Amino acid sequence: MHGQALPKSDLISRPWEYEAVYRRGKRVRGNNCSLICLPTDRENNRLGISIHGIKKAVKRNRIKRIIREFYRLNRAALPAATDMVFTVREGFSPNSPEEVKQAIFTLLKKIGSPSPSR
RNA sequence: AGGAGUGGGCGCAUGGUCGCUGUCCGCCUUCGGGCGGGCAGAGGAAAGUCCGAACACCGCAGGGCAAGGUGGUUCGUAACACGAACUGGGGGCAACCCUAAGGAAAGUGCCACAGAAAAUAUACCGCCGGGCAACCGGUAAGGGUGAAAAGGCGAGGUAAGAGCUCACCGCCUUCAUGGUGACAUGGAGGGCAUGGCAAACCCCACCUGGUGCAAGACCAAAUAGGGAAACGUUUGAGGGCGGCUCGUCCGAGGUUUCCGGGUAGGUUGCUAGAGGCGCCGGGCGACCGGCGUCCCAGUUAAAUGAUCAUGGCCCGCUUCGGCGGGUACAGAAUUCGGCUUAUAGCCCACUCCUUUUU
RNA sequence: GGCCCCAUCGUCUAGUGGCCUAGGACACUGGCCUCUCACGCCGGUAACAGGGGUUCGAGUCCCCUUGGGGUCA
Repeated sequence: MHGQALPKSDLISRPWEYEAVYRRGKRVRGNNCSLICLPTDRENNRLGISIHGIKKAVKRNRIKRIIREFYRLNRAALPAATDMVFTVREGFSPNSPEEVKQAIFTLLKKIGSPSPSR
């Protein structure tokens, strides 16, 4: 264990789980992307990615992989015990995990202190 | 040297660190899985879904109709709308390229405007003959219209003209030869009859049952409902008619157990195949046969990634030490055979044209 | 992933291969009317998704591409 592994069980993969996050989560909007967080009972945090409006499969997969890579490297810095869904719209095209890191950290500043308000 | 044509091929490489998916081996296990190691992990188009098949389920005695598709010939192929070779037509100086290319004397329909007339024919300006003229007769050479005008061109002929006659070309009929065939070549005859459009209806020949891996098969929560049995119930729960009592009709809820269908979810179908590579043989070729050898993704809110270094290739700057930038199109989803479309930068082979030199 | 459908002015739509230089309504805009606005009247701008082919001639027929939309759990 190196603390940087990302197995598939830590990804949100069921439609109703996405529905729950969309319905009851807290949403922060950014430039062509937004972050929705929902506190849960489990110990670690989980990630979901939703991409809309990007038609070429190569670009879509690349955005997904870069976001996942960012999440793998910076997981400890993110609030624990939450399901977070990263939503991407047309026009958002990062080239490296650093850009995603900046974008997400500005969103987290918008949320404020990672308050575990239930 | 420059320009052009055809066919084929490549489409970044290597290593370190951190990750993802599958599989094999070993160990641990609370039997859910976890850890360590080995191996494998996007394409020439994976794309568009335009055709053809395999496979699966449903339907089906046989035949016909309808609907749709294909359309030179002969081969190739599991099959095709694909490919090869050849034929006809068109384009190009040429290499070579393009070609839905059967039938218009089976029928129906359309051919705007213009024009006399758009297909049974007919005669506007004309030409010629007759006639004082009105007009009558003969013509279709010429003009004009149009995308297209009833063979073309030349000569003879004539009142003027006309396949009326003749030569050449085209067309039709027929014969011979060559070819598996499309067709080609040649001879004889006819004397012009047969305008175009079938990616208009149609006729002819051939082909096609429908749905598609979200096909189909198996396991199977929760909730609702179905069936069966037992207990319970005729001392009648509940409901309908009726304003209500009475009445009358329908009638077994309820509890327990079992069964079958089946949703979420899971497993399977799921990758060894009309397979790749090499050699030999057959064929002009597409392709086929034989032998040897190899195992080469299998995901499911979607794995194949991030970063660092070194080196290729291209472009720009250069103080010739280097520096900076770029490295296309694009991501498997049941599997194959084609077609079409996108594609930076290259490589190889053959061929043609122009110019120069020998 | 499979299977289908559609595309005409800014918007909603007509349009038997030739009367199409593509019609109508709303919108926009110029003028008239009015003290001004509205209404009304007279005009104007503005479109066949792109590329090939068939045809004398294509918005219409055929093929390819592009962009939308539907459906199957």
